[in-house]
Amino acid sequence: MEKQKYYITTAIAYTSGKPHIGNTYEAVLADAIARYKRSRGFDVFFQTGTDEHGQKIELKAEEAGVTPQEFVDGVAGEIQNIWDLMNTSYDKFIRTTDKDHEKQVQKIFKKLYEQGDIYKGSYEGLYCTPCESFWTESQLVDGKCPDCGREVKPAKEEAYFFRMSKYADRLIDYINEHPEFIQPVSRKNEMMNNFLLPGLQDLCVSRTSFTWGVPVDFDPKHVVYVWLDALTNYITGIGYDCDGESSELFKKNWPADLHLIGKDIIRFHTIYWPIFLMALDLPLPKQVFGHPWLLQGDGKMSKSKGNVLYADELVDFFGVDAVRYFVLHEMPFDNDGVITWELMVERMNADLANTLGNLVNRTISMTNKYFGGVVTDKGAADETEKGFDNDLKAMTEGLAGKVDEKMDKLRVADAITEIFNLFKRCNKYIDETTPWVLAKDEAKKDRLETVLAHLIESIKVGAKELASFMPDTSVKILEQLGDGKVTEKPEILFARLDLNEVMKKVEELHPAADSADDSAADADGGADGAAKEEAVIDIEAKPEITFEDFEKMQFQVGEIIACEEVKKSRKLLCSQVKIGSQVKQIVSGIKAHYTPEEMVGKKVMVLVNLKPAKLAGVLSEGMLLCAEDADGRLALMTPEKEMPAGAQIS
RNA sequence: CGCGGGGUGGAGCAGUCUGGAAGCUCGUCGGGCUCAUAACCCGAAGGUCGUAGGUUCAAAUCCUGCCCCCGCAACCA
Repeated sequence: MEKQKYYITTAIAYTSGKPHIGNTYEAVLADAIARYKRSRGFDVFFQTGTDEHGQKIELKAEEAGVTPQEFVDGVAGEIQNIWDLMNTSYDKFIRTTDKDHEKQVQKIFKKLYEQGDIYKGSYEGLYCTPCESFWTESQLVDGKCPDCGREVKPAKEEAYFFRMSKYADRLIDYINEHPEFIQPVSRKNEMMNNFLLPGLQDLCVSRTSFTWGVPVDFDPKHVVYVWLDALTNYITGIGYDCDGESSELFKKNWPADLHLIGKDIIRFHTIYWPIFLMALDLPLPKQVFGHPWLLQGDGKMSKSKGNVLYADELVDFFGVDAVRYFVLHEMPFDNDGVITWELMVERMNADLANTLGNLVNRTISMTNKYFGGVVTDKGAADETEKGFDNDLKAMTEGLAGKVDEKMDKLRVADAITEIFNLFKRCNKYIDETTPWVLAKDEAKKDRLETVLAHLIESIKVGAKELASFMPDTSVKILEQLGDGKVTEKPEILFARLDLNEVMKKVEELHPAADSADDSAADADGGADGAAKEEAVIDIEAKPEITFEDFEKMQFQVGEIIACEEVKKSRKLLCSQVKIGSQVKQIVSGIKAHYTPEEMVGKKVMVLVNLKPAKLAGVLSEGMLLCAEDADGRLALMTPEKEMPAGAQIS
């Protein structure tokens, strides 16, 4: 019988920068599912890749002083390296800058245009010129721009749109008839109630405001806007051709069995993508799973705090399989998971070193010690012992079924737990059967051999199931246990780690990383008034500037004569600052650090010739200068001696 | 009233959809064992399930109000 096919994809990663551990999680998760399906006899095709177009990349490339293509080549390579490092077994790595993809996107766009699903229209709305934004009537505040409060005027911008509404009813029916389509199910109602039932807006599918994208070939000032370009990777990557010349690979694999994506883009995958497919007269994917996010532990991740976690860095510390284990096992099914160095070390020690590594090690060690590395099942057991044996046997034989049960529901973490439950049972079995006691009694030799044979057998079964999740470890264990004879000198699979040592090294790597921990530790210490050691702060160096550059900036002393909170804003205070004879309005993100009352009367350092901008709809005509420490605490810069408002600073 | 997630023993989480004796991992304490990576096995302590009401024979679970945290978004100039 021919193997059943299974086509699985991840979302394609956006090439705006190096992917952190959260992005990497998705690739590893998909890989675990792909490997599992292969182990169960499926003919799997696993596709992942990169999304490389868009304005943001255009800008990033400009900042970096390279062409967009050079920029994405670099990042895409970096992403692929990390996927490879994590041992993901993808069959295809697609890039949206691949020529065949781009060509196909153009053809699809044209086809949809010709059949009337895409039409040329325009953003018609009320335009606020300074904000460069369109608003609808209902968004306006008192008939004015909700952002800056200024006048808006009717305006138009040319764009292509996709007629979503045309297919909405068909999609609603499809979702209702296929309850398994959107996973987890809690997301289904969200999509229905928020987007489908109220009525779909037509989707803008082209842009004229930037050029780094797939040009619309019959109207080249437009480029195809993100979703029609990005989502179609799932079909172009396996050889779809909308002129009917699709590849065998496509014919075999489409529709996809599973699109694995982050929960933030469920909407695009369960509404727009199915509708695009309907328009192309293609069947819909069988399932879309919006997985939760993997979050960094202590608060917001930010580069300045140095707490952004990257896969390659984690691998340096823990090894590939430990990182795979962590992200796969620690991720709840429909809640966000957390990753920190501390948690990594804990899991590593408790599960990998203690439960698994030590089990393999002690088993091999005893087999060598008592039998020179070779044991066979002698079937020796008295009544009590049979109880232990049968218990272990039942669990061993039931493992594959249990894993199936969990994996069918995409409960990857639970599947891994099942495997480790067997390993724990093995440890218990050793205590029940006390091989070291048996070894002292020559008459119990057969029993001892039987016990070890059972152990080895059970560990092998567990190791085989582990192959989908920790492929290298699985192989290592099976090699060590050998085929008939265990290895003489077992290599330690996972060494225990000392948390303090790890944190020390992390600190060396990221000098600012631990400020939060330090303050927590200090609070413990109690001595309130004691002078704390100042944390060393190094910030990224900027390029050297000339004196002329410096002279462009005008700094003056300003006196805050009035200050109030910016309502509808969480961070902003709006101050009236007297500078010489004039008064400027300046908005600053310091609400968390100063009250409006505290602000009034302060003499502060002001950058006065900064181009005015609106923040939270309020005009700001300069910038109050602040110092910031590693914890993000702010302090206003004030003159060290009394100075009049307006005094020049140079 | 921007969108969303969350508040369950010291820590991290499951359980909430489909009410019916509060569970897992780590930590702590006590015990066992010594084959092994100070590991393994057993037991114990520790929770008004954020808060105030409501529905019910029965609420962590359903309903309502409130408090607090956290992402994202927008506005950290």
